[in-house]
Amino acid sequence: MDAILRAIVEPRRRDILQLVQHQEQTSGDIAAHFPEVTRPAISQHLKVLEDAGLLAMRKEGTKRLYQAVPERLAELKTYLEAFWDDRLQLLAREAEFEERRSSLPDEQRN
Amino acid sequence: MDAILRAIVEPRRRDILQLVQHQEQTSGDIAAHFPEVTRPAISQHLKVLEDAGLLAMRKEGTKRLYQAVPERLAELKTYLEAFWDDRLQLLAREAEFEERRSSLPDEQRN
DNA sequence: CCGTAATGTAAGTTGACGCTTCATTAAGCG
DNA sequence: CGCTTAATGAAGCGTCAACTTACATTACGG
Repeated sequence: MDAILRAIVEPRRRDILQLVQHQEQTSGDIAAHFPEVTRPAISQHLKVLEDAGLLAMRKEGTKRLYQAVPERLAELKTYLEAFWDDRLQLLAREAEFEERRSSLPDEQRN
Repeated sequence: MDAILRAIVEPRRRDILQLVQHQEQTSGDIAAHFPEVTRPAISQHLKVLEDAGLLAMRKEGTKRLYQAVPERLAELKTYLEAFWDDRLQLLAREAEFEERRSSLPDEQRN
């Protein structure tokens, strides 16, 4: 889980993930979208993403095609929701309380 | 947004966030939960979290009380959902593709 | 085979950051 | 005041990770 979080924190890697969301792309295609860094840099990012399970790779001749693995993102989503759920529920409940409080003739607490 | 992501990637800061989710706590109380590091270290984490808007602070005498700001987490949640939404939808669609693909007579390559 | 195209790996540099120790601010209290 | 308690600020250290350049690997095509 920590691997996923660390992977997506790097902005460049989020960009890469976006790129291969809808279609697989070769390493070179991906690198072409980032002229500000060299190809090895992209290669290293791809490795991090693949190790985190966020990217799947398949070879085709000398090319390597990458594509996102949505199941892994779903995992992250589940984790994060567990993380903030009770706090956000509290936020929603407070609004309710506020409402109920003003309409109730009596209020009980605890 | 980047500030939020960077803030929650550090495990210690996630722990701190959990601690002050349901009740505000003093800097000292928080630090007491992490005997493996010194108080200044916790202080620095608190600053990062506060700068990211994830923590609210109020002074009471010489004490400083921190508490989580759920609205900020909600923001992160929204961002991440936009990030993976279409990809997760694709996940559902892929099942369809898989089906259709296996019934295709041929595949073309280059 | 040999060359070339596509990509990954290795080694080294640099900047960011989490941590520590030491110093400083700020509030309460005798 | 001057002491104590609560906490941050500042300087310095070690490690990690993103990047670069240079080299290695792999597969195709004449």
